Amino acid sequence: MIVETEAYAPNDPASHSYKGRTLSNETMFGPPGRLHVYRSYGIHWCANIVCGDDGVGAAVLLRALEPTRELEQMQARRRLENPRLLCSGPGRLAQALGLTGEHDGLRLDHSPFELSPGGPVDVVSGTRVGITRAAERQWRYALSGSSFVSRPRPRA
DNA sequence: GTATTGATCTTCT
DNA sequence: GAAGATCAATACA
Repeated sequence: MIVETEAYAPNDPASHSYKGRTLSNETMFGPPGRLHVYRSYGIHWCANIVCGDDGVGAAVLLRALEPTRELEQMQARRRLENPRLLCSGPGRLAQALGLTGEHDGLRLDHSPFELSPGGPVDVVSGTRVGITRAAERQWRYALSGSSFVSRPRPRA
């Protein structure tokens, strides 16, 4: 279950799409409904859902999941015992799901992916994490009270 | 509890 | 040559 995301828009200095298309952010420019995976700090993979139309360059970064099934698979991939840490962060999440650059550009409405709507939830917004530009935009969204978000209690 | 640091790749200056 | 949408172990208070 997705418990935390961040928005990245076109004309957003913090977005990878801000300074034009490159080889690795190409899929951010659409079409929407696909997965964008990029390498972070040389050693991690981070997963986005592309949500802008063709040529726009907008996406939602998946920051944290609450693992509800396949726990053993995730642990096997991550070699980490604490289930709290399994998916609480973009790099962890991608590793737990086995996402790599190979999955960049794949459609989320086709196997092996499956997205389902959840019930109504309480969402709080806060400042985005780990960026230096446009950091004041409150574009981070998390489930209120969830203990699986990557940082405790985003400021509402 | 907060602070520091190594791992290591792509793009930008 | 440096910074970046990071993680986790280690060091210190």
